[in-house]
Amino acid sequence: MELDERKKKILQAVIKNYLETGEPVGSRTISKYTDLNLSSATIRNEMADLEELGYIFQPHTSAGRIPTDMGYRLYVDDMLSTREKELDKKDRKLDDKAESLKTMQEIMDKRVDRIEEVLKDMAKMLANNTNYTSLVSMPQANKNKLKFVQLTQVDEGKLLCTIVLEGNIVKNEMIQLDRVIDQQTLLKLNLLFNNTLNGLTLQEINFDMAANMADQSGELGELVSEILNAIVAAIGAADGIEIFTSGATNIFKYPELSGNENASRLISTLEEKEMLTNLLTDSLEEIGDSTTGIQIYIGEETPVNSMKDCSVVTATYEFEDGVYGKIGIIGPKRMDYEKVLDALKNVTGSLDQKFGKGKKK
Amino acid sequence: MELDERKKKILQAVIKNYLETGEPVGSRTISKYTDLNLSSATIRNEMADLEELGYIFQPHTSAGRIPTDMGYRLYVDDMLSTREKELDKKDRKLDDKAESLKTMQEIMDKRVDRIEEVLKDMAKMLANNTNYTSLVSMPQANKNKLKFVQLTQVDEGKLLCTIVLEGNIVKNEMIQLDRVIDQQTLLKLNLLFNNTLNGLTLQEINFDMAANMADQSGELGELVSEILNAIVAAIGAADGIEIFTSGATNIFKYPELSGNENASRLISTLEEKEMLTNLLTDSLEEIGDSTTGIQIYIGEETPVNSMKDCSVVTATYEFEDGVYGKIGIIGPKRMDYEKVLDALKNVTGSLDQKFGKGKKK
DNA sequence: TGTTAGCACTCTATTAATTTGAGTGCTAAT
DNA sequence: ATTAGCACTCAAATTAATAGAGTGCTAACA
Repeated sequence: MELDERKKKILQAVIKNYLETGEPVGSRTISKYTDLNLSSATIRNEMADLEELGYIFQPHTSAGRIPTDMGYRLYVDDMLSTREKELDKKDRKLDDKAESLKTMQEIMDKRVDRIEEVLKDMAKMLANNTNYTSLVSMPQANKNKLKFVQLTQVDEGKLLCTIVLEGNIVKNEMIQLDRVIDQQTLLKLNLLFNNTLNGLTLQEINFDMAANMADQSGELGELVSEILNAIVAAIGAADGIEIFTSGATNIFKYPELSGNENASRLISTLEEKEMLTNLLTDSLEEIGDSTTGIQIYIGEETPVNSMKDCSVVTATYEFEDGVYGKIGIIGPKRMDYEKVLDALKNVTGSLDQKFGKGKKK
Repeated sequence: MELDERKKKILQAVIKNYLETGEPVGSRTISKYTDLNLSSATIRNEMADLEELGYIFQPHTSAGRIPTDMGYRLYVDDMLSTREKELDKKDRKLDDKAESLKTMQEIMDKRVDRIEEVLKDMAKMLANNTNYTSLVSMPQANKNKLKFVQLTQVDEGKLLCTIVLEGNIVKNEMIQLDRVIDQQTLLKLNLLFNNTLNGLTLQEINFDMAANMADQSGELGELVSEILNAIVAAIGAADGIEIFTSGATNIFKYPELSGNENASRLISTLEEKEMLTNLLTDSLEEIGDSTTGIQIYIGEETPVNSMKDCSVVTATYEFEDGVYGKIGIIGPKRMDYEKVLDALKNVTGSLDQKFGKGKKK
């Protein structure tokens, strides 16, 4: 704790330097690098203190110092708070963002309705701009209200069920029946489902409702519950795990990640998107920076094992009222946090503006 | 050419041994390994010949021999032809396949309608079973007949267009209009599109038709052509590039691939699925083993640059009459071709049986 | 004439020994 | 409290030494 101003400054200098070079930084470097005008010997003493306090460490005797997770944490928190101040003071100047914003806008305009495509492109762009790995989750649809259901018979005994959710997310599910439905019944079913389910979320379509509906529809009871199951499956099923990643191979650019066989484990994780769900849903619950929805995990803090050597920054975007998605960056612990934060704010900003809250302004 | 029996046997032995060990194989090894009862010295002479002929080479003087692409080619072709004979002689014994077939069947049964899921799981299973990288392409839908179109108004001015193709492939496209459509018109449009387009393939829905339809529908002309565009977009657009990969990180298991920075390039390629299209569509045209649709690319033979150090084996599966998809394996040149061929035949067999030609038997 | 034993030679891989240099910790002087 | 100075440490790079696998060639052999 009680870090005096000078120690803070030195720590800051060590970290900044390490972010840039990726090499352990020594006392002489700091002595020149800062405006403190202290000799390397003094810096050495201070660094010894900082090490004892747990903010930095040396990979081996007679090497420079490297920040610990704790050190990074201090640095990042500090950065976040000063950034906030700056933001209060004045709307951030847009000059430096202009270019990437433009690309983003283009991506958005090109294909308005295909959210999936937009998000994929988004991930790609993020990865390219930052040189880290990016990941984006589809907006969680299960908190989304059902807007419209349509049953159509496409083959004998094959029912196509098309579902539209608030936010115009479309789902399809094919239902195999053991009998043919006549037009009359189909019409009735369509009416029934639309009337009953309209405006409900997945959670609200629960077992009680299934029982209820089945009862009310007499002889069709069984059929109704079968279809209801299909609807629930379609909305819920694969949806939670829809995650796109991009730039996985960027990790090869950072020796501390690509060296050991962790690299392979990391990429495996990215392939097995299931693991990533933790990352993105867990953090939905946690508070983080509540105003921006930004979460930073440093090293051991991440819930995913194969990323213990990385830092992960996630942000929330609002797709439609109450429907959130997550977007994140994975990189080495010595990532350029400033840049990453900017990039993420940019993207979420644009997404919000295109789909979510921004529209209403 | 003119490889006498003995040379052939030696070459075979060299390759087999190399496939197993991954190490250059020397004359002494062969002398013991084979039943030729020749001294290492004799083998050496023969190997010198084989090297001159271009079938093997040594990475450096005083190392054993390694097969060249040409060597592999001979080996593989030979294998293919003898396999075929065996197959003619007797239906292959199923004992050794039993287990993997079961898993596959389970995958299939679990989710019959979600082709996408099935294929993804398939790719995953293939990668796990072989320890190589697998890739699967969605069946090409653009040769597929249109079965059913449905237009629905979900918001003011927002039209949801649901399309069902032969084989029950479902597509959705959202159309943004600058005016509201009344029920009457919608009904008319639905009728019109279904009547006109039913049974046509993407190719057949061409410009002429667009003009025709627009003309015939008078004041609705503009609207009709707009919708038609959406339909074409929905069927054609992203569809050609739908490719799933799995087990990308398996390449780290093979030093000859993971060593250099080619590994990273390879994984990049897998990420950028566009490149893969070449691999899978090109080979649709080529003949390959015409009976099984199996294609083997060895090293330099592959059309994808980042795979020049690999071998790629692709197979065709029939999804529905005339609708094909591709499935492939990427591994080191010294992959276990036997195993890979078996695995692929298994999978395509199952797919055919579930969806395609097998059903009719 | 084809095969083989034997030997000199080549080249990689491994291990050991040496050198270099960055950086520290500590002490004594300012 | 700060600093100059010096001895010490350790990783990384360089060089040297050694071992071993495998070849090519020659001369002998059946």
